[in-house]
Amino acid sequence: MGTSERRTVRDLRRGNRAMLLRALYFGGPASRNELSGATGLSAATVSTMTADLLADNLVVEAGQVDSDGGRPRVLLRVNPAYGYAVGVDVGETRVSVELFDLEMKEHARAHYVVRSARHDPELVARHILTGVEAVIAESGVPAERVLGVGVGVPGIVEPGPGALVRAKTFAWEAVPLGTLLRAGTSLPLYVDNGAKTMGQAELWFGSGRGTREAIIVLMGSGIGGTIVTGGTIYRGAGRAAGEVGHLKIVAGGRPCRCGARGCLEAYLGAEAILDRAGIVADSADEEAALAGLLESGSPVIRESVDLLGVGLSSLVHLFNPERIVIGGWAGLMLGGRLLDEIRAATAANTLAQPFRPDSVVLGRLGPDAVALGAATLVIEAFFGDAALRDPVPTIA
Amino acid sequence: MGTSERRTVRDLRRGNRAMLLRALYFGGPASRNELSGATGLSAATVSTMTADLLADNLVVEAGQVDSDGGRPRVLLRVNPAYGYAVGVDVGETRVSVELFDLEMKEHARAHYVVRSARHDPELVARHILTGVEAVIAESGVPAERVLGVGVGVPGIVEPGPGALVRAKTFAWEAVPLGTLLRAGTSLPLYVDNGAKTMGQAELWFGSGRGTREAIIVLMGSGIGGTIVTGGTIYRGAGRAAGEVGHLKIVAGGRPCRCGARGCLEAYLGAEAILDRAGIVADSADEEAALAGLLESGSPVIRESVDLLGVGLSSLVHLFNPERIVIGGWAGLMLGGRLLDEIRAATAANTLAQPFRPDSVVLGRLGPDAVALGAATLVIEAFFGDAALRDPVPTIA
DNA sequence: GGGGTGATTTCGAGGCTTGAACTAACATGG
DNA sequence: CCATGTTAGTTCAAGCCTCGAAATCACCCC
Repeated sequence: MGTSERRTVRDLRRGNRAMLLRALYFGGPASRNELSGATGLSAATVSTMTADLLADNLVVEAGQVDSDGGRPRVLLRVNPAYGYAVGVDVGETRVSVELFDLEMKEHARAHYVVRSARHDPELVARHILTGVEAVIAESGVPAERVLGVGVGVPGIVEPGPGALVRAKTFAWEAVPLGTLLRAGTSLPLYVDNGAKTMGQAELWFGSGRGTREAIIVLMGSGIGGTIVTGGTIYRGAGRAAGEVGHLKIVAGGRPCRCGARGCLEAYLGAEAILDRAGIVADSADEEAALAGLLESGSPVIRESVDLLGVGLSSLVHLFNPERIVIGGWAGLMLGGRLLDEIRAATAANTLAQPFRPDSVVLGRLGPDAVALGAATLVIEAFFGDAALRDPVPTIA
Repeated sequence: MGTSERRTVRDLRRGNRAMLLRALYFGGPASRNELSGATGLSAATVSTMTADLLADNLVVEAGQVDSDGGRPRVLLRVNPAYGYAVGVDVGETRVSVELFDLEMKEHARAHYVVRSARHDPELVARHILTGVEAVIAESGVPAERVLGVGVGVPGIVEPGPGALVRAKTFAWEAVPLGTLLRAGTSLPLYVDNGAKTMGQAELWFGSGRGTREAIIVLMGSGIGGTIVTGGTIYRGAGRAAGEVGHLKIVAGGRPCRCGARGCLEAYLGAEAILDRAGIVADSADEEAALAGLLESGSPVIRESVDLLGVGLSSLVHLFNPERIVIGGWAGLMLGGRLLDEIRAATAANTLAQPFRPDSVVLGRLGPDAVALGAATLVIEAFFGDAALRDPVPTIA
């Protein structure tokens, strides 16, 4: 069974190098000394390793800080210009393409409107490919410094290089988005569910920061989620884990667009909430409609909070997370006013033991975080593998 | 932050040694050659490492096998007599203590009846301690060959050396079982939820064997569960993950003994099923009563299958497991006759994509597997740490 | 300018895995 | 019965890696 990692002494270095790089990336600027403490590596090893990283231009100095009495500490940080990542959000109404540096500063963006009736896969792929070229050109970043393209899509993405996408909302049955894109670019590609990319954005830079066991629930028109175990997204056996929207909360309840009944999404997606209140709104007006409903003090809202509590309670009992982040525009709208009520509703359904109400928090990133999160997929892979040697000739 | 594993070159060897040992343990007898293939280690490394393991008496030869033409392969296997593990099942009516060798052959057992009204923690601890001594004495195993004691208890076990146990069924609020036991033995102790120990037994030796992402649902009088991610039990932030019994399936539904409403356990624990059918049975008769109900073709059974399908569907969407194992006496009774119906009910609530009906299977181990599984906790730890150097002087 | 004090670097030691070359242990075929 | 072929397992030098200890650095303070 147990084929794990780290076989040879060289893999050891690769792993330690990646660990150091991550410590530096997430732990802000830090001195060699602090890195030694943070990683558990000896000062000697940190020293030689950072020398390598500096020589590779992957890390740069970032000033220094007095250390009462002794030699000042030299701060190091990941070189944000070492590489760039493109993040793509394939949304219901448009395809957004954005280019970020390693520190997630945005350098360029492009949008392409998609008539929501017609999500022709080839058209979407063309938009993405055009967008990638456009943002690279606009930003003026050298093409060989682009580390890859991350794409967030609705629905489930199957494992494998074809990246088969199944998205009910687009009527995509098995669209080989990976293959379509591969035909037009040689950049590394990372396709994943948009709720997961957004979840990773919250995990890295938002309200999930610093946790290793967390759940991010994204409530928009529908409901998606991200489950974080051991600090990384849990994807299950076929990359389809984390479908929080289809957690059942009422056996035999309201029909869901997935075909089943009683799903969380069938009650608490913005569309479902409005429907339950007897409000008809097309997708452009959903936001205003939901805001109005909130304002009106409708009993549907009270009920929604209770139902959300039921769903979150299930998640708490199954995952015993350190934190639950509620995001997505509808989630933020609901939680913005009713966070305490949501916490209480969750607690009411949960054994006191594993649950602390204040572990439920609101997301901090806006809806644009899908593209941001998609770009983090690129960086995650970069830290994992490419950390050993730089994949492209270093520009001094 | 990225403090992972394997820092020094010695940890590398420790890890590889553990990997090899696990490959040998789970991959049956194997030649050095096969081990090289299975672990990815070079033949040279396997050779020196197995020499060590043989010298430590942790591994023994197990015959040889012709290899058409060449030198015959010498089979190796873990020495079952290298060490022994004690597994304890703290059940509702009795405390069972069993002693196993590394291959999980039982060498001795002892039982202590507990009047179910009175689960005095000190009494339980005394039974356990007496039992440990008794099985060691009875088996004639040298005391220094006993690697530790695993204990499976109902309820939630908090992290930490105190091993605080909260078990509603025993009215244990915060019983420091670890501390109580520590006072009476110096053996390594591993206390965990009984459903989890049983789950690990199914994972290692039962229907979960070979999977890395699995869910084991245990239906007895109540309902427990084990969630397996990456080949090991997922415990969450506070060791309380996997409480499948308190997954909600009916918002605002039947009250559960946990205080909440609509829990899976409030519908599908044997007690709940009988209650829903209007049958009153004390715990000794539950088994017969449920069998009778099954026989009678009661609509409650049909409904139970549907509800189980709803619950399993939630699990599929959240975890996307490779396999779902249904165990526990009630689960086996129900599933024994109605497995196909359970599969169909699950499929009815689940997107076709991530779910294959035949991934739902029945457990293969009886109810005694709690103690067996508790013993595997000891062995798991042994493979992880103690694998580097033998903790006790080797007996040649 | 000298001493004090942490931060970093240098360097030899001890370990690890590996490929390549070797040895062992059988089957076969003449 | 011996030469040959074939596969399994072992030995060994090479190349890396991390670490502790001993410098070396780069400041502050007096």
